[in-house]
Parts: sequence; C-alpha cells; structure tokens
Amino acid sequence: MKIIFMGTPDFAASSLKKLISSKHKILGVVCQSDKKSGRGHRLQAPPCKVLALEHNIPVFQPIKLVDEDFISSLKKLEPDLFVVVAYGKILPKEIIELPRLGSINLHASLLPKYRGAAPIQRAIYNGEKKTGVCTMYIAEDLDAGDVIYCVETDIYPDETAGELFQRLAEIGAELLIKTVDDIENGAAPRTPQNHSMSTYASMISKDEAMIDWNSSAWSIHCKIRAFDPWPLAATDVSNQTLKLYSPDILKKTTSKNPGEIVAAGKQGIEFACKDGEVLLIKEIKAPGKRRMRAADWLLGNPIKIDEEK
RNA sequence: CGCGGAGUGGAGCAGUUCGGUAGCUCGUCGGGCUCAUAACCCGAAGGUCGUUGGUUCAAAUCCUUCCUCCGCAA
Repeated sequence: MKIIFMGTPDFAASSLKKLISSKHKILGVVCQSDKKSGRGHRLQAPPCKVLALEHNIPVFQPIKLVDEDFISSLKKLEPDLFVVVAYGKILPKEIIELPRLGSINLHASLLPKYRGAAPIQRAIYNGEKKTGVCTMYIAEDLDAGDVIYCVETDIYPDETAGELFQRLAEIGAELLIKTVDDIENGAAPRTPQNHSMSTYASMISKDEAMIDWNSSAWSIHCKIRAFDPWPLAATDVSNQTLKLYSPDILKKTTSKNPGEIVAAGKQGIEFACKDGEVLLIKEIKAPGKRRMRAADWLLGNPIKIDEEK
C-alpha cells in the first residue's frame, strides 16, 4: 500500500521505522517543523524527519495543515492511507478523508480511556495495572474514532513512563503493521468506541512535579514513575530541590508527619507519607548534578534526622 | 551568539570571596576487636584540582581558550 506517514517524536519513529521495512511504500513523511530546543537553542529536526531523510523519503513540515499547496502536493502522491502517530496536530476533515482508504492512528492507551496527550504517563500516574495500544480510524474529535485493534499489556510495578514508552512504541509499531496489512486485505474490523466511558489524559506539566507527601505511598510511587524521565517528581530537602527516582514502599510505619525524613543511609532517603507509610527513595538528582544514588548524595550533604516521637 | 549551575583521589562534597603544606564523609586494601556483623578501633594506598595559555616568587583559588555534564527554555 502507498502510505503517507504523519508523526513527530521518538514514539512515532518506532512505527515509521517498522513501516519503512515492511512491504508497504512510504510516499512521504509529515512532521512538525524543526524547533529550537536543547541547550544553546539550536534548531533540531524531529526524529521522524531524521529517519525519513535517511531513507530518502520526502518530508513535509507545514505550519498550517489547511494549505492549498500542501494539500495538493499530498494529493499528487496518490496515497492509499494516512498513518498518524503522535503527530501533534489535529487533522482537519479535509485531510482525514483525502486518501482512498482514509486515515488511521495509533494511540497508546486502551480506548476509550486516556484519550489525549499523555496517555502513558497518566495511566501510570493513576496506578493502572494494565494499559495498551489501539489503532483506530481517525475521526474529527480527538482520539474518538472507531477502533480497529487493541493490544493489552501489564504495567510493571516498578516501570517508569520512559520504559513503558519504549515498550508501547514497539508493541504499537507491530500492531500498526498488522492493521495496515488487514486494511489492505479488507479484513480490518471497525468497532465504535463507547464514548460514555471515555477519559482524557491531559498533558503532564512541570507545575505538578512537587510531591504532596500527604498522599498514600503508592500514589507517590506512581507519580515518581509517571514523571520519569520528564519532568521528574521533586521535593525539597536541605534547601535543595531534589528530583526523585527509584521509589520503594517499605513494610514499616512511622509516627512522623508526612514529608518528614524517617531515615537517610546506605539504602537511600526514607520519607514519611500519609498514615505513617514510608517511601524509600534510592536515586536522586540534585540541582546542577547528574542522577546519583541517594546514598552518595548524602555523603556530601548529610541530613540530621529528628528522633522519632 | 537565549539564560543559569557544575567539573577537586574510586563515590559524594568542602576549600576559590581575600593566591601560600590537598581537607571531610564514604569506599578500597591491610591489621585488630567480636560468637558474629553492613557495627567499632588502628593503619595504608590513592589526586597532572576538566583542558589551553597567561599573571605571579608562588595558582584548586585571579585572567584567558576549549571540552564535558546538569537545569531553565522548547
């Protein structure tokens, strides 16, 4: 099949890579324009663009999708299908319906739950035991189209968003190939979503990064993993804001107030949570420093522990 | 030229303001104590102070070149 791929970040690049090496023909790749980013604000090409250029696939980076030149150049390629993965813009109806077989999308949640921008992080954040990926036909409303296939997977108890991202990118890429194959064969199912069950996964923001220790140890555990690798959950210790990694819920209780430090030693730093639960933090990142074991940080930044009441 | 922080034995830090003997907490190695130990005691090894050039009698410290890492921003 002749496909035009629309996607921007790493998550999409996994799918694009698999499509390129499949029997299908990628006519072109549409992605967001290069952004100034990183230290020094240098202009950086998105991963999908880089991958496309490596394979000599034409790249389109329209500022606006509703643009006659852009649309006519898409038409000229005579695509059978648009495949959209984490492109970052909402497609107008005119574009959705442009290819002969329409447009499909890969989304990293079990629809109709977690529609929107941050399905992977929000699933972890909310302590879900499982999540997955779905392919769907694109509708005008965000992530509301008829579902084609879904694959479910467990969220491991210690899994971070970054790790789950990678896993779902792989699972998703495979599901996408199967979906495209079956569409070509006319064998793809089409199941409308139960819209009354839908939930929305809003974008993760830095403003949410500070930890509220007056929560259950498990919900804090989830938050730390959901915010890893970005923006990283944080808390203030010794007048420094530490970013936290590698949480562990301890089988012990404390009489200390939430947020107080119960112990600090070779294992890491133990914080009191709600109801006397104790959460151990094994790795941290201090301002200006790289990620390190909490025990190492303590060597140069000793903490006085108040006696247990 | 976007803004800011950091680089000191293997790890994490202090020392830089105001130039003058390389320091702390750990780790490692050896020995001791102990029924025993991740505990305690004694001892030892280990550092061109990121790099280049300069100022100086003397530079981790002041000026300069470059490199690397981190945060903001996206």
